[in-house]
Amino acid sequence: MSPARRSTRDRPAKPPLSEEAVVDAALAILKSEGLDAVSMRRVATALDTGAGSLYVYVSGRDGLLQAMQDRVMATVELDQPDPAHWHAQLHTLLARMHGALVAHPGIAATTLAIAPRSEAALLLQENLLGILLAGGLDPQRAAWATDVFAALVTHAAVEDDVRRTGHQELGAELQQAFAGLPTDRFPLITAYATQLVAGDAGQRFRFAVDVVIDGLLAGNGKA
Amino acid sequence: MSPARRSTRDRPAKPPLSEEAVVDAALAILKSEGLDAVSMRRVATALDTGAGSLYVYVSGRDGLLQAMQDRVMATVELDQPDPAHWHAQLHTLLARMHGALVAHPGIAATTLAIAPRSEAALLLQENLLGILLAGGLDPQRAAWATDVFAALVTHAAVEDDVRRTGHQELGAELQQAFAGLPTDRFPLITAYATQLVAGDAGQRFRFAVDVVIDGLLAGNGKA
DNA sequence: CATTCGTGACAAACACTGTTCGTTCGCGTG
DNA sequence: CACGCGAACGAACAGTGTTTGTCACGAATG
Repeated sequence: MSPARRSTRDRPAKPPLSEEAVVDAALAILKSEGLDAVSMRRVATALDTGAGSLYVYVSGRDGLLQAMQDRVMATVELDQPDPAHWHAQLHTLLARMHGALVAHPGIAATTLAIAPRSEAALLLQENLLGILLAGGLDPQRAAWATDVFAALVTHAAVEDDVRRTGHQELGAELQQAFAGLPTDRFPLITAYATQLVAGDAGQRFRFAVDVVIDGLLAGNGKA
Repeated sequence: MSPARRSTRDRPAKPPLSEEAVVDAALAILKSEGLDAVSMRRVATALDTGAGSLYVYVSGRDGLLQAMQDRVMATVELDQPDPAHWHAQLHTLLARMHGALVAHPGIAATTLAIAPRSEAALLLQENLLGILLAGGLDPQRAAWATDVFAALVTHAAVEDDVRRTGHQELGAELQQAFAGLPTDRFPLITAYATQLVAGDAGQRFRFAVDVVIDGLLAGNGKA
């Protein structure tokens, strides 16, 4: 017997591996150490096992990331679409999606690289489509609009991540950078530096959503 | 003298390294082999040198990607904002940005991970802001709108990449996937599968841009 | 109770990755 | 002609994802 080998009988009854346990461990590492720290070996170490063992429950790193993304999406609560409150419901749903992504920094970045065709993502799209149709939108426009909203949510979440884990440029420094540019080549950016960095993430996200809603309503019935 | 060592005098007058040469080689590899193939060693091999030599001209892989992104952004032509044609100018500029990104598959994915604070990106934002202001938009709304448009362009380009390098699901297969879902849990997605996958990348992108423009105009003067 | 069996964990190995750094060598300068 | 400076090199380090042969354990069998 190898000296370092521990018999299973010696171990304190380690719970068996499972996809759920792997994803849980990966999400814990993601939250505490960031996306780059989520490596097969790192997750395996957290589970007190070897990297190779994970491949039984997860098809490689991409599969793990997709499973994590799926898990996060599944936490978003859904409401039955109601034509009387579709406007508020839309804002609520998008805010929940946005919140779920920023609650797990780093996941948003993977949402783009991997086409979200998971169960949970589809349920989200179903609900989103239902709310838009409840709002009286033309089906074709509603269908395309789901993609636009997905883009806004993802983009906002990624920007949030960058701004938090990045250089801690909490607006003030960024405004300095904008205002400090050469005035002759960047007259507008320097002039409107205040407006460019105005608002927190929530305000900017709500603005984007409102603009798209207004645009959908304004153009309804058009081409 | 080591047997494998070739004197510089023997070599066919290799042109000296430079940031431009490094970025050129990296872009060539990106176009022919994809983003994952753009590694320091791979780029160095293309330049017939060692990976370490690149660090004189580029600050690591992230710096290289940023330089590549900058180079691509710099290819976008800019027009002097004209209030009489701001609508067309906006479409043209965004289409050019979109085109530049899809012309270099993989670059779009990095645009999100790295905050585009490069010279070329700022000039683009300056021009975009100018066109929006020429359209008579409120400065605060115009400033925030630049971010929304950036999100749309990036998202559309990424989706383009995924759809091309992905599973070659050219709409028909994707529609099959949508329509084949359980009708009881996905009544809307199955019912509107046609609308969800309708249109090519260009049509969908133009729809998104039009919606945002309509929304900006509809809401101008509001909060 | 003894033995076999198969499942699933394990660790090592492979082929990579980004990055650092000591050494060396060619070329322009004095 | 000799020098030195800066750029290029290649080895080394610490990682990465993934595959695979081996082996110990628990349960089922005789």
